[in-house]
Amino acid sequence: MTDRPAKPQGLGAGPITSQLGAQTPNYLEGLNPEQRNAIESVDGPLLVLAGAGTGKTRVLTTRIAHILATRRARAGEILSVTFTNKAAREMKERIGKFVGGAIEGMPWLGTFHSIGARILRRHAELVGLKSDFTILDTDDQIRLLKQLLQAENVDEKRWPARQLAHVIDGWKNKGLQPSQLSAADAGVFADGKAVKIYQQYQARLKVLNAADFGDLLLEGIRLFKDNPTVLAEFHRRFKYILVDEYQDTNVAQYLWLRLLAQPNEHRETANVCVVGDDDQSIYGWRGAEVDNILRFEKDFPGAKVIRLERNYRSTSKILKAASHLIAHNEDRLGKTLQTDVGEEGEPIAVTSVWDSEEEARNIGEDIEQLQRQGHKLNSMAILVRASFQMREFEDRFITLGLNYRVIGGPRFYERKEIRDALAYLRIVTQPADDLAFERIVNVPKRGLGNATISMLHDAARAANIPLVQATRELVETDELKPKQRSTLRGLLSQFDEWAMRLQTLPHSEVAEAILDESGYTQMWQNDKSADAPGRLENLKELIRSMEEFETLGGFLEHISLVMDRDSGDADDAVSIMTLHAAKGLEFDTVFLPGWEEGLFPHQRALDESGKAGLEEERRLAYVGITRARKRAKLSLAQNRRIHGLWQSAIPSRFLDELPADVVEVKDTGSSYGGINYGGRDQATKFDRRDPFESVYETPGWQRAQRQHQSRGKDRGPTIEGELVARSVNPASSSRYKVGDKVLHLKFGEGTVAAVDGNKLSIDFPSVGRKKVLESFVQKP
DNA sequence: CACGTCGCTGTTTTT
DNA sequence: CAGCGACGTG
Repeated sequence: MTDRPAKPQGLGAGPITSQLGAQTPNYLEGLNPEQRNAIESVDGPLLVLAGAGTGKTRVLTTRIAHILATRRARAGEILSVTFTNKAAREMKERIGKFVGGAIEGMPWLGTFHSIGARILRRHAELVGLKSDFTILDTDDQIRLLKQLLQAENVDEKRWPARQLAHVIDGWKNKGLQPSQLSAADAGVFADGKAVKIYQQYQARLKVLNAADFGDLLLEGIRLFKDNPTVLAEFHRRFKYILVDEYQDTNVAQYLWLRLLAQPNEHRETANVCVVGDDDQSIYGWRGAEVDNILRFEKDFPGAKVIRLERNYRSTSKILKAASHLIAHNEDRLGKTLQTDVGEEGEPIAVTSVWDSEEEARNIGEDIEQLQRQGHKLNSMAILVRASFQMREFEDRFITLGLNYRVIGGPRFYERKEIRDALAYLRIVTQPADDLAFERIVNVPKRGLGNATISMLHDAARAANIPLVQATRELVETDELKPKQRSTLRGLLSQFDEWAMRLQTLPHSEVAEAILDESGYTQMWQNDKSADAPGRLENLKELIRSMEEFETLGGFLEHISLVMDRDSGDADDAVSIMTLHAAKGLEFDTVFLPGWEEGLFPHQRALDESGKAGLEEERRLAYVGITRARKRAKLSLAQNRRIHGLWQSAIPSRFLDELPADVVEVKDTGSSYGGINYGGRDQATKFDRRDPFESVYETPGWQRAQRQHQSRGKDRGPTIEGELVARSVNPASSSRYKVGDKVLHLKFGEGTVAAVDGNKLSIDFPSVGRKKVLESFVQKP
């Protein structure tokens, strides 16, 4: 976020070329020796272990500036990957300051996914896609899987599509194609059909000319492996590679990176610099492997390791609390952060309140008091474990009239009306996008119900062609009822009409026309519910934001990959966000509510990942505390409403793990027995009870048990072989010829009168001559 | 075919 | 307390 108050940057804004003299260029001034070392060690593999607040981003950006200033490479020859769009944006901004915006930015600075997509688009045909492929989001992904599960007759109650999506994501995160999965990997889901469906899913994506998030990397890996010349092209291009937040990379990202970074004909050593902090690895649930960072020196022989341990952010009390807490983790490289702030600061406040409502009230009061003392709302943040906690704060702040900003909350592009509108745009630009078609074919209502849609589906599946194409064929026949047939025909001609206009007219204008002419706008105008006006407003906003993009494709790419909106940071407002979203940010005052067992550490993390899960939760806590420059205020509610009913909670074990001498306990009076901060003999306290004793009753455990039991039972066949787009059958000869007797489900028995590709004209005794699709008849 | 109602279930974190 | 799917009615 851009609301971080300016850090002392000490970076001259002057042109870099003028700094190329004999002395130290001034962008290197004010750096400590380790930082400087990290920046100037340009050649060969380098691992920078950067603790919280040690100037990691500064090192990365200065390093890039240094490479540019010394003319080792041009902007387009540096590959620089980050984990989030936020981080990418910030780096771009900061580099812009060095070079004064003289160059047109860094074309290869971005998230793994956006760069992955970029590479893939250049060579899409080599992995069975077209360069304008659609990027599917989770929602599309689940809908597609749902269809495949239905086709396989899998009980959806027992094996929900979202769970399968999770399993497949897991495979993709590990860099595994369906063909690489062995029998042992398969047995878990749906009696062993998971791998088979994964395989079908991939094939289906190719037909739809679509890729999901995982594919952006996975298909990239395949591309590089199967096409050495393509890989060589990128070897030639990328002279330097930098990776931010290396501790968060998963196996697929690691493989992708290693292919690009490996020594090659242009380079004897890998010029790769990775920056990370094992204590801030918080994406294990998404497949991140801390191992990647621990293993770096083995992967890249001769790697240099530099540790940044001087913290420029927090007071010594905050740092002490955080360090003490994280020391309870066993699996870590271990670092000793030293404060450079030179200020003891305020103690960590821990407040126990009666319920979450009181918690919101309290924090609201604290904020108002700080505000009265002259602190900016921009300098404060509330960091929650789970997003449902946000609502209570929002409610409270609305009644108080306190300005707030939710970061990463319910996202603009995930709203129904926005997704519908996007589906219209997708189907016009990309006719193979079945998911978009399904989404809008009967929105607004056009009288196309289940019966019609499933007929379209049947035809599409039988011929293995996209829905729109199947529809085109079907409307030429008599399969459909006249009303539906003419509706569909009208819709198709609208698609064509819109596509035509896109050739010549500005896309935002066409988009507006599409929404009007499809009746979509009208639909919401007729809607009398309270949120309809808001939705119309959002649609306008969507059209407005399109104007910033040169092409519709560019716009669609932006929204599928950069799902965050730039929240207006102009106003002074308190930020509310999850702990995950807070990584990389810093604030003077940080409120950390909800430190209760079950919520933080989250029960599910414990259930599903045991000790590793607990340690990851602890790292989250560490991330949370280290966001604070001056004040960290933790709180816990003794009662919290979890889906409707009140439950009493016990204080988080993490509170016990804070050092007593920097903690100040405040109790609002309604405590039951208080919290015990020993802070001494941590080892015994930590081991005093088995943290997982209750594990056997939890749903997560039981689920795991079930999965174990089903493992190894009968599994579906594993289909080997690579996925290739099946060519869309061009004029394949019919199985029928004139004079054949056939059976049609609706019209009964008849005689083939004419054959036209896969369309048949058939004489039925009952209804006369009808045109039907071949896939709708069978031999009697 | 559209719409309403009922009952069930599942609830973390995100590119 | 959601949000979704299943079901029955206009």
